Amino acid sequence: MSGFCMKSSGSSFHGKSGSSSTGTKCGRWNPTTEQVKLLTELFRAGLRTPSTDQIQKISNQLSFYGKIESKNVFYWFQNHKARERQKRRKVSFDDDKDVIVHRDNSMNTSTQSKSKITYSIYRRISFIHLLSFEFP
Amino acid sequence: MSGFCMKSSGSSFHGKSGSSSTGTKCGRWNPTTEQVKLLTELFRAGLRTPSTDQIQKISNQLSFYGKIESKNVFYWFQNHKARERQKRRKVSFDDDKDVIVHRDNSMNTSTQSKSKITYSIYRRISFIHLLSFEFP
DNA sequence: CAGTTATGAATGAACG
DNA sequence: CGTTCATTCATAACTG
Repeated sequence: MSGFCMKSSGSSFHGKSGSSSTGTKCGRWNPTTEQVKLLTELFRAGLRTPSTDQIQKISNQLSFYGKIESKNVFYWFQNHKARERQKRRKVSFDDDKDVIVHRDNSMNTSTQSKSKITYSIYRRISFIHLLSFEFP
Repeated sequence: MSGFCMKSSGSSFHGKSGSSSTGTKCGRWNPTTEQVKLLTELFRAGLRTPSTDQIQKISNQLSFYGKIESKNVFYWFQNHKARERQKRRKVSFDDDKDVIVHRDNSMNTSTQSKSKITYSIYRRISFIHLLSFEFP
């Protein structure tokens, strides 16, 4: 179906810390330990959906440890957040009581007023626009 | 013969607990290769926001290859257009590449702007109809 | 090497 | 329409 650039031959094996010295562009991004560590820290710090600017910043920082693109950061946060939620969901799968799963909306420490901001300034600032794949 | 929920290719079928096949129970629409191909052709042919009539027509055509609903077609075009734009919007966002000033003037070339609001409402109503009057 | 797991990538569905 | 959420697909990495 999706015909990407298949990994034709055996590329660099578990080269964790090693940067992409070769021209191995195909295949998916494999974050290094330092990269994951930093990302996790940011996540634990409360960052869930980084803005475009933040993503670029992070990507730039992480590029020191190895090859990385902005979209990788974007996907990482997306997946991490989704996984966290998914696991939470699976936990409350045992109780057949009334599902009173109070959502843990620990998004930000700021007092994000969830009031009826009917026509406020939406956060419609373009958040993610950094997908750059190739398409058929 | 028809009415598969699985994708025609691959079918790795990961460790998905539960989700037994209850007849033709399918979580979300999974287009077949032929369906995607046809949709892509239509998109490349210039179709961007098909009308309700067109959507039903397309849906009917594609139902030959498998289970499909009108709303799927609607969503497909919405997503495809949005993601095409996402990719084009800020392509080449890598860190040390020179920042290309996005001169992607995505203004609409058509001067048919009779009333965008009215059109928007029309689209929404049409979509609701698609959800309501889905028939085999 | 084959089967399993972890996770990056993709996309259908829906929200605001 | 742009953005976000949920689910799925594909594959690197792990295990035996």
